[in-house]
Amino acid sequence: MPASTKKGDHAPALGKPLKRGFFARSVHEVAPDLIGATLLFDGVGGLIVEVEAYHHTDPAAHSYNGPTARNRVMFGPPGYVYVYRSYGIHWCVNFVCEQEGSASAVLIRALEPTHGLAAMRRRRGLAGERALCSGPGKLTEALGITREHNGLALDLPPFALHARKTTVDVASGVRIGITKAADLPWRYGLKGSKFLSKPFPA
DNA sequence: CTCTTGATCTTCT
DNA sequence: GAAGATCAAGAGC
Repeated sequence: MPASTKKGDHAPALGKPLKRGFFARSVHEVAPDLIGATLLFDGVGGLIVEVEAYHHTDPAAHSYNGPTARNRVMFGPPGYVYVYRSYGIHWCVNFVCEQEGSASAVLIRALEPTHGLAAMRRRRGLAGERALCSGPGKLTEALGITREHNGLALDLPPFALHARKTTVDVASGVRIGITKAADLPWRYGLKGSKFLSKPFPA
């Protein structure tokens, strides 16, 4: 650590970069493995603390009824970003998994902010950090991710992913905000984190 | 604390 | 024309 490190400049050291190949396996393996990894966009981001898995055989997935203009990135190769508009207001970001044609992806639902807190607060208009990234629409606003970034690679700028450096305790439960296949336990999160969009039931 | 509601717009039927 | 992988604010307790 340089002696010149300023107060407030306490972002944790990053693990090794994750390449696109990380995503070339079952979405149900990738999703829990992403918990504790660090997502950065233009250097702003944090620890992934909550995700959900979606697969084309899952009625809740956008890809369930086949390719469309909106979901075409999901049908492409793994390691790319699928961004969609939610409720006409928010953006939500997904990481494509498995292989071309699988149309599976992990929805990123919450981050623990670690990098670029000032930029996040500015974009979100908030002082506290608890609510900066504790939901899929909140974190895209905090990081500045929009439709323009649909289809970009996850291991090339402005995106960067870094492996977790410690083991983590992963909780799972039913997914949030869906009406189809609402009983499937494909939501994963960092157990006990205060940055979740919603706690996992005990 | 929980519950309800409005905002706002793209996508697909 | 309806539904939707959400959020924030307001009412009520």
